[in-house]
Amino acid sequence: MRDEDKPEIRKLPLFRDMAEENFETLTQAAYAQSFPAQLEMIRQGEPADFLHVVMEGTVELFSGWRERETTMAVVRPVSSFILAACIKDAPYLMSARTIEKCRIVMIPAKDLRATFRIDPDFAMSTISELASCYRSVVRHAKSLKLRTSRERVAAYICGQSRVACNAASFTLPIEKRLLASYLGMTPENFSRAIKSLQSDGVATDGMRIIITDLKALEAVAGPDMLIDGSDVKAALPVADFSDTRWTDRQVKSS
Amino acid sequence: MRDEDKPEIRKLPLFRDMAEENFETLTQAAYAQSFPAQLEMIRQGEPADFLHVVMEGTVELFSGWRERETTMAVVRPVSSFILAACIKDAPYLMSARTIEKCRIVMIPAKDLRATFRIDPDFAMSTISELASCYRSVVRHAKSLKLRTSRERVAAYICGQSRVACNAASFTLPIEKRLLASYLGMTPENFSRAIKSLQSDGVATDGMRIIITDLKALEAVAGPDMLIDGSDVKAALPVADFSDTRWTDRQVKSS
DNA sequence: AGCGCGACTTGATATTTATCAAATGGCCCA
DNA sequence: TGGGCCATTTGATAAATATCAAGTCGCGCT
Repeated sequence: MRDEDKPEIRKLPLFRDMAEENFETLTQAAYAQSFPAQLEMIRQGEPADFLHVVMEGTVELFSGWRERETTMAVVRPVSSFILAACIKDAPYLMSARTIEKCRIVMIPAKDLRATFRIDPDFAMSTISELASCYRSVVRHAKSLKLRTSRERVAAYICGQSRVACNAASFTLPIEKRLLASYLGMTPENFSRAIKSLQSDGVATDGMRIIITDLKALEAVAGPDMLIDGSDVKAALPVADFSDTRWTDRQVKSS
Repeated sequence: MRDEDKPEIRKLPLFRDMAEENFETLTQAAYAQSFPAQLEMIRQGEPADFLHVVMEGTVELFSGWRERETTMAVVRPVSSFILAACIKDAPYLMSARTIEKCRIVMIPAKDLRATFRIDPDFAMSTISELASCYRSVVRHAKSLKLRTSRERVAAYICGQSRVACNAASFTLPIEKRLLASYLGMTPENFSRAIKSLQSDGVATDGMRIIITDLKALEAVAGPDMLIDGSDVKAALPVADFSDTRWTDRQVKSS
């Protein structure tokens, strides 16, 4: 792996606090690899051999069953993925494919497991990371079970706006079909859902979303810290910072 | 807390490997409490002060949004719950209520966090536990997104049968309305789903489920280790062991 | 610049799921 | 033992969502 990768990885919450010596050992064992777009680099069911870290590009985590498929998360630099499978030394529950050309650093799961046995600070970081991941999936499940697809779309737009410093307008960070799949609906249904939100303060221009009436949108979305909040890191990439922003916006937790 | 509680808690994977001294300290700080049925003992959004351990009775973890509510898990003795919130020192994402009279041991989150800082073995157990919890929720989300409600019911029945040593018949461990909610559907829909499975090898008698044609049922359920499998512990209680069992049954992983 | 692919949209329809309303039935308790 | 409560079932209907089939649009590539 490149020398300039190390400090980037070191900045991740997962690796931030560990002893320099152990970090060195881990990265010695790791190596970087480049993948073209649309390449399935991890197949669900296979043994988890490596913790992956996206340095460049975008990765989709997805799962299939029978002939169906669904997007579980989209990972952007710099983040790690499939930590839990590595820890349990168990088969991947999700597949991974590149959405665009990617550079990935791969850290052997075996070394990972050895390291948090000897480095208490790394163990602590791992605990914190896993707890965040867990809570993130719980939020996702809550959203799926408690909201209709239209409400999920509205809540997603609210959330992206909030994350982009309450921007009134932002560009979707990923293709709509991926977003639809992540939100648990078909592309057609997603398209119609957004259109139906025109009457509730959402305008669109291609990949650009413009919030024309935040109060109306929030009345549909019912933003809730216990669903839309996050512990440190999100499962989906964040919209472009941009555009207008509200200064009087209140963070409501319901 | 009672003296006889300690060895029970000690047997849990989470507490099995820690130093005796630290276990003593933790349990010193803990106390047991009895709750009547139908009592909401944890409200989502409140700060996570205690790790809970069910010693007796049954607990429902659920979440609400607006006027809707959904069952996230059902916890039976002896298991802990809401570990992640305690670790992150963050608000509970789920509420908890007793389904029947319960005895719960409550371990202060503060002591918990202090303990895995000083006990590497406990830290390791925590990592393993969290990874399992994470994967469990991922499976749940996969099931919700990839399967229809009818398929989820079929898969649940397959799973319970497998867990009960491939019993051809078993008693549902919880009320149907809870199960329906856990599986992400209404009680009416659940009732109809089961009835429609009569033509696919499932008969019922009240709370008793009888699998009359496993192959037919599996053709509907499409059991899959990456959805229906488990890492150590399940989110839902297990059916009564019982009744007939197949000896020739093959574990298929798809 | 033109072509062609694939994403996105739109419309029509089918399927799935929820809702509302009304039985049915079991079970606890007075 | 009778009554009432509540879970469950059943039926009728409505709403949500998926599917199928065209079309439109943008964008990269030659």
